[in-house]
Amino acid sequence: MPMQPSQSSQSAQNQLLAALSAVESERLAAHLEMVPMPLGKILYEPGEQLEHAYFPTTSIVSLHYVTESGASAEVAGVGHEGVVGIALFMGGDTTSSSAVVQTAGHAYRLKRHLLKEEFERAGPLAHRLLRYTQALMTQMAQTAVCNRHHSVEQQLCRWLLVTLDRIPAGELVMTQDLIAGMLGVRREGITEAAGNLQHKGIISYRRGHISVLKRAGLEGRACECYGVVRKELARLLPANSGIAPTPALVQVVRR
Amino acid sequence: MPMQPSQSSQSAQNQLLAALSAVESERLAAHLEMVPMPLGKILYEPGEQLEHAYFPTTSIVSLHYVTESGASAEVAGVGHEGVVGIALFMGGDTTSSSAVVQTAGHAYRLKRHLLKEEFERAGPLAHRLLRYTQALMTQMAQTAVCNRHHSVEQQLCRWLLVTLDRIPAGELVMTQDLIAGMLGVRREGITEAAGNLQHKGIISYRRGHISVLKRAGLEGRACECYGVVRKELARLLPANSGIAPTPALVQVVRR
DNA sequence: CTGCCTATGTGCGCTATCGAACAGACCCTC
DNA sequence: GAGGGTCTGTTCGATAGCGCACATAGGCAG
Repeated sequence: MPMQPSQSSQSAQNQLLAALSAVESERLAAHLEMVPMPLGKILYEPGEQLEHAYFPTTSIVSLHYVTESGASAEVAGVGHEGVVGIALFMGGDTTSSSAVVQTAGHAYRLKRHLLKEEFERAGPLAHRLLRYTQALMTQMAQTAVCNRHHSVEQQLCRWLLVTLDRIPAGELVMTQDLIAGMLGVRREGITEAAGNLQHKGIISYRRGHISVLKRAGLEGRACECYGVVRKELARLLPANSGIAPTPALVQVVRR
Repeated sequence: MPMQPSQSSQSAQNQLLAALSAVESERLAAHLEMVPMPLGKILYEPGEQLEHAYFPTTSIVSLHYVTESGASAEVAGVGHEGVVGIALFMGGDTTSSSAVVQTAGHAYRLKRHLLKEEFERAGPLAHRLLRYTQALMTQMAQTAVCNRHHSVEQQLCRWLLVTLDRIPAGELVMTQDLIAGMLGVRREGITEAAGNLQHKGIISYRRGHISVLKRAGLEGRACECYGVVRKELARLLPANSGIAPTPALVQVVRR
């Protein structure tokens, strides 16, 4: 199913694709296939050859690593601002982490050799891909710092904020257990922190559905890592290079 | 002081530069300047425009982040296997972390526009730079996981091993306080862990000098992160693509 | 040789997080 | 509308690491 750039709603767009030049769009549009991304779907596992790159629109993908002892931790997340499958153009073809759908939705996917070919043309998309990769590195670096120094509550707030930035709706479909898995902490830790936030009227939830009531409350409790990553992404990939940004995004950037 | 490729000793070489093709070497050699890298020298701070890329030979550079509250954590390290200044060719020109010399030594440095130009040629060096960048991402990802799940002792062992891999000598010039700063833990934590290792005859030290007596002992106590990062580097940048690897390196890779 | 600065060793109490176990509550399915 | 699986809330002791304070000792400068 080819992409139809002009008719897709803003919120269903991927920002890297939305900024394609006319000539790139012409080359790629017919090869971009919109696919559903069901919760929990594994896009690739460590060492496995990637067959496609995925450009999420309404879905969120978690890049994470599972230790020998079974513990896991997210090292970065990818939403409509980016792409899953950087290793394809970086030259490694695979990574030591895995990629799992964290929030169900859709994504455009592109066969690996087509992404490689496009990258080798060294056009505007290639440059955006590199800048995005740098933003992803910032995310990883900040995750490392956050894991070292910040409390579970701070990390939860940060995680909710980045997820909100990637989801149009104000409600997340997400169990505490899954969040705990992402952050690499105990489920009870999330229960406690989330209970706290709910008590203060910042969020509310029912079984697997979290609603953010006061975004500012989260921002006040999150660690600096959230802002660092967000600003770096805005600097590296200004939302206005290609299409008008979504209202939600403008709000995020200006805050 | 231009580089003199044929006369530099193997151990003083940077592996990215050592693999230059004849034509690349001809273009760059005259512009590669060997500079001393004194302990503690700051190569750049967050947001600061990088003026040079640094290719360490005998020095080690730590990429780290300092939080608002003053806590710090290393997100990755760079030795003779890599280059400091990735942001120059990724397109961001700067990063939110800083770079500090962790082990004194030397490095080749290259003006920023020369690195950019070379990268845009999309030759063999550009491809190696991208593959190295992916290895660096693996390092960051693994640091994030390590910070979340592994003990101070495991991290210390890992840190000693990666440092050894970058230093020809078996002795490190390094205080416990500095190590603590890198790992983002208390100095006392390092004192205790190091005391333990010394007690078991694995390392020994005197005021600022650490000698590794039994490398295998460290390997047994380090977490899996060490091996993951080392293997990924070996996969992405095989030591033999360009020149014969240094004897020390072969040993490291084969272990 | 002497003195001082800095690196290392050690001992607290404190807190966040872990690990395990279990009780209650939601909600989907039949 | 009843049942059962899953999600959430709560407790408990155990522990790793923190923050602070201070003692000791190595080694360089004078």
